[in-house]
Amino acid sequence: MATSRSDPQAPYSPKAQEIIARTNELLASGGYNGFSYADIAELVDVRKASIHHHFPAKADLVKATVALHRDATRRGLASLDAAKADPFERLVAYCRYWAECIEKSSPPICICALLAAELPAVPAEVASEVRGHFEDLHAWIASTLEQGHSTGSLRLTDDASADAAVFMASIHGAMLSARAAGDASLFWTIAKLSTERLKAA
Amino acid sequence: MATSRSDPQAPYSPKAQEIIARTNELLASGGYNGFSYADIAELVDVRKASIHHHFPAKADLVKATVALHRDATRRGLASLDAAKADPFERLVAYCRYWAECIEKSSPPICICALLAAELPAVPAEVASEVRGHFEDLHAWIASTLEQGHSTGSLRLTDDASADAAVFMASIHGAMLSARAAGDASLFWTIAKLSTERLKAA
DNA sequence: GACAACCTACCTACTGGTAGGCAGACTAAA
DNA sequence: TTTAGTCTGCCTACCAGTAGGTAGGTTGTC
Repeated sequence: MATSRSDPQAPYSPKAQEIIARTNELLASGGYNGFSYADIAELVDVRKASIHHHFPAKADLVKATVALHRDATRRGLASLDAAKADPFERLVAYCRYWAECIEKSSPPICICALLAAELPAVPAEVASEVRGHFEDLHAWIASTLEQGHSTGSLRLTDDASADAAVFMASIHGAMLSARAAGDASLFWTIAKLSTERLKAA
Repeated sequence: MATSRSDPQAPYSPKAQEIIARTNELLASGGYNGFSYADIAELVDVRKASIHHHFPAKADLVKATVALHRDATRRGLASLDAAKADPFERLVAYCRYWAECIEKSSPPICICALLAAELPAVPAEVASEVRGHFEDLHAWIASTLEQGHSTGSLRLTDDASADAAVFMASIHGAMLSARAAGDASLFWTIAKLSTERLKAA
């Protein structure tokens, strides 16, 4: 069994998955309007019309790509919850995961952060998926902070929701700074410090 | 004298300034590839070719727009330094300035934050201007933190540079979160908390 | 023979950009 | 004071290329 029943990639054929993988890369590079079907066609070595066969419209393709990214994130966070007992360590692991991604440039930035920046120019169906990712992530961080607060490993400055919003903003901003500086290590510098501030004194 | 000698907008004719103003709006909405000369032409009520008369290529126009934004920021920060003696108050004023901008949607986001997100897809001349803005801002925040630290109004967790990077990331991330949530007040929630954390205990 | 995957060929609309011209304001020389 | 030259701002008309998307046909596999 190559793909489990709960695998969200299951409904996609191998070629469709390849298309989505490339879309992820192109999306991370220049956002929604930064690539075309022709670009993808060249990368996956089929004609433009074949991309349309898998994903009728660009909005469909990007929505699917973002939805998969969102799902992967949810699953990743869940498995992180299962793997680490300490909420503080979960946050560190989350940051470390992104630090490695950025270091390897795969992906060099969260596509949802990028799409959030250009949200008014993005099709509604994509935008709602992006908003969903932000809500998912905020909810996870807030719940992690609450758990850490109750077990004593994390401290809260304000309520968990506000502290979670600050932490999430630091992470997304760190991605922008790292990209602007052309220095992947800057992400970790910022993320590490942001996380340490949440550690109980 | 309508424009002073040091006014960076001086070299631009009224129409060119109008074009830049509209470019700012369009840029803030959807990034570099989110608008066209035709869009601007309609907004400023001239033909496309006339935009090319003022700014031969799109990269020229966007570079000029970002350079002006960068200059305005530098001047704004300098006048803020002059107006407020307390470094902590300077940071608060900076956040409040952006909170008001976002609340009024003018601009709803820092165009440099947006362009940083899609940096690989942006022409080199624009990218270097964006990088410059990040450097300017980081330098100002770091210097403000240092001053606040020496006068005792601000505390440092790490060195001023790292703390400045965290603060800057929070601000940029807050812009993304506010846009994603469609809630301008979220920016202030995050920015306020980020600033308070820097206050000396 | 149904269906998925892919193709060629094509479409319309729009992209950034150019060529060349024209009206009006400014300047300089006759 | 006329007049020629020049500059700015804007125009129409056009270009090649690309955008997203469609119609209809071929191939290969269950």
